[in-house]
Amino acid sequence: MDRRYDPQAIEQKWQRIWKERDAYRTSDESDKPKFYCLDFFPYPSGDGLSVGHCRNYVPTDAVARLRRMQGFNVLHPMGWDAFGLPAENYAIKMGVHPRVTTARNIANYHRQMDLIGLSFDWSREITSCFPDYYRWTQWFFLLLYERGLAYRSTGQQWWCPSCRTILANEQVEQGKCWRCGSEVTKKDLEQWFLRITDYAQRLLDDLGTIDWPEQIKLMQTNWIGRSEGAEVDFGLPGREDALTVFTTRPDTLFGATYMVLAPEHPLVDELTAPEQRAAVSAYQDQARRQSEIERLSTEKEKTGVFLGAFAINPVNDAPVPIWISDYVLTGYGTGAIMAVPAHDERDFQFATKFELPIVEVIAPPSGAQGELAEAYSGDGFMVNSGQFDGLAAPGAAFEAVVAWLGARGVARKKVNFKLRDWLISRQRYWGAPIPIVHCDACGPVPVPANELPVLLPDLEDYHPTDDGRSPLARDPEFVRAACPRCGGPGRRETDTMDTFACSSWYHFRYASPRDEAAAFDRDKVEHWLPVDLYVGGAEHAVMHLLYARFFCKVAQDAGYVSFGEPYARLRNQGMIQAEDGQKMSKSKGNVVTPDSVVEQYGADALRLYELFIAPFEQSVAWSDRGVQGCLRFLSRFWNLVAGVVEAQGSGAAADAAEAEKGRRVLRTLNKTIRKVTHDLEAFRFNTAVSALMELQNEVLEVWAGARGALTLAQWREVVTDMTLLMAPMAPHIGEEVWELLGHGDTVLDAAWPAWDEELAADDVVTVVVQVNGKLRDRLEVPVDAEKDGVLAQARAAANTVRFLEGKQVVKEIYVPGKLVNFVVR
RNA sequence: GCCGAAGUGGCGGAACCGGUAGACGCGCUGGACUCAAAACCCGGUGCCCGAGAGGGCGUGUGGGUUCAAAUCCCACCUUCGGCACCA
Repeated sequence: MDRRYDPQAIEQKWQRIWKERDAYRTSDESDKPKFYCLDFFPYPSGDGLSVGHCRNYVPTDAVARLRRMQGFNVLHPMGWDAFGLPAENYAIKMGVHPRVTTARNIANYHRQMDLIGLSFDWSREITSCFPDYYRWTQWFFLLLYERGLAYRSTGQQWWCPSCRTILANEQVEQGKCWRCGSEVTKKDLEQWFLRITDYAQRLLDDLGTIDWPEQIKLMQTNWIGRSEGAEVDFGLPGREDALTVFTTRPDTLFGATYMVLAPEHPLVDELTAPEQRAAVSAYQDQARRQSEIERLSTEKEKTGVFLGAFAINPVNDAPVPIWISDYVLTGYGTGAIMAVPAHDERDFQFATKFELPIVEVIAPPSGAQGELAEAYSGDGFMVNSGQFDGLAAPGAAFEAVVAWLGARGVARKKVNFKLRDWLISRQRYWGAPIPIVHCDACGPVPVPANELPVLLPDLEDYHPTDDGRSPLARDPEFVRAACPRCGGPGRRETDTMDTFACSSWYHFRYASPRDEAAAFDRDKVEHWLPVDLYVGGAEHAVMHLLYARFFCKVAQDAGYVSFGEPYARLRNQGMIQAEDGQKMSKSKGNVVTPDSVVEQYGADALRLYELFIAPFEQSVAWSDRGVQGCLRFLSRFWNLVAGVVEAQGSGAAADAAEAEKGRRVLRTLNKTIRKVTHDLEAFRFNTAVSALMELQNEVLEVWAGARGALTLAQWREVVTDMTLLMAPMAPHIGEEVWELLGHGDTVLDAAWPAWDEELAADDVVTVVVQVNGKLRDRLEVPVDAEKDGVLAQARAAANTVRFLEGKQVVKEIYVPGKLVNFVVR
């Protein structure tokens, strides 16, 4: 065989063969247990894949291949999250229709994925911007609509002036658009929402049932933001209604010395006294104009205006002044708060600035403070609270106050969530049209399921506008539609759906990707789902990963699926930075592509390095040198195989020393099989690779220096097992070597090697000898050595003796197989 | 500000349950090969002292628990990620 390892030739050969044999086609009919291994639905960017993306795909591919060798029927599909702003923006920049650029980008992604040897079943490829896919995205919208989970609402919404569309809450990060980083503003528009808040509690509870990174679960928990408190009604003199507030600390009610409404609160106009009207209006205007960044800043000083009105504190009938301030948010709770400056930092700041009274009602365990220098929000007991004085707060005090007010009907326990409904309308062209017709007579009417898809028209001018109207509104052909209910004239909804709608159900579609009768085949979904392993970046923690869970629960409630969580096990890969430690980006010109790495080092070296570079979840800087090291490792493997394949005879008879070396090789081999198996299953790819390297180093040493240690047949077995261990990670060389060794036609379905615990067991172990915890000597002893013998040997060891001399041993620690520690005085 | 994760050689990292710190790889370095270079092969490589045997120090900082701490506890520093007036 060729002595020189030529990765490119081998890789092209096997990629061709795999394609010819359709080697990665997954059958739905199989007696084997199933394994569904899924990568995050990628958006096919015009820049193509970088080695950073490979950090996602290579490890999942290794697991998919491992599972296949372990006898699983593996579903490992790929498809494209092809709708959306980036695709559209890219198309606008290039001056080419997104339909065209998307197809081009997909072809490039597909080519690159093949180039690095990913084992996708391309017969199941799905593309979210194709009508045969978005037809079912629209179907899902109708399902939500029928179940009362999709509704229209008007109000101030996040608007990105650069992307020229409305955004959902999750898609605004620190007052900026998550896509483009522009500062967002607010716009008054009627928009479609999905009622994800109905599922807040279940989304929270079911986090306990899934194997996801704690980090992600915590982020979702915080995002959902459950908080337990009470609603309390403050009376309004001369009015029938009351001012209701939400508080988590009803035990501080006696310290509520004023109230604050959000500037947008509906009662502001009615309550404002004539002499304050001018000041209040001015403040409302200013709050509306203010940029979100300014308004959200926690550093800025508190502002506000007194309405000139009072409410009645239900615990003591005291009149409390009502203010408005932008530190109270309109969208949370009731949009109004009772302010307890003594025990809330924000209220304290506000009260200090406007010289409002600060009354201590919770004393710290050490006793009441009287004058407060800052708000006290810790535990304690009630003071200045009438009959409640002395009660432990918040615990008992919370319950007592709510029960007391509850009996009078002016308070009730209440749970609030920070989670808001999901705003899915987008005023952009490149998305799935929302399947609704607005009829003058009937109002919004869903398009019947059998009339789907509502096709996205092939517009020539798809530029967005900043008036908040979708480009689709400019196409009269599209807009004109008969009402599905009464047949009268209607207007088609012109907003498109947030692309996160497409990616909220795609994992179902892979089970029956060509189904023309339904979004998915129920039996096939029940067979394949939930996804056994789901891998992608952590940046989708509160977007995609929350939405997809929501869709799954809706499908469950509607009886379409039996399970409520789509992804049983989730892992997040770390990012790869450029060699200089900076983020890889086209503008910085530091992007490393798989194309260039494959050309220089080969796909298998790239794959191995992707696995070896660092712990899977950890971010790390790229290093071309590192790939070279992996190539070196593969070349040495190639040489070893060549040597073994070409060796003649049955192998020399071993002498005793050689025989021991042979036993050692077999022991390391079995240990390595065990370690690589466990490491791959536990996502410890880096140590799996290093274990293989260690094994190879030892095998090479013995092969070169003491070939007679094993018979030629045994050497072939060793190399065969090494090939099997390597195959999931470096499949091309795996196949080639498999063939060279004369095994069956493909390593893909070869059985993953088993280890022999007896062969893996050590017969001699190193026991270290310490004196007062300091290492002084090492002993080689049989694993089953008796304690007394080891201690005696330890005491007599040459270097130990020097440190024991003239000292009294007060204690002897013995850890079998590990260490001896003499404590001396 | 709040929540979370992490700090180990020149670099990426290993050490799974408190028991040999630095596996494996990169880099560096000495040698072999070569007319020479690259590649490949052999050796060395935490820091300090020592010819060596060996010794001292060493896992962000300071303390503590323990026969024994990278690992457990307390306080602090730094970096990264998330949230950000959610009452």
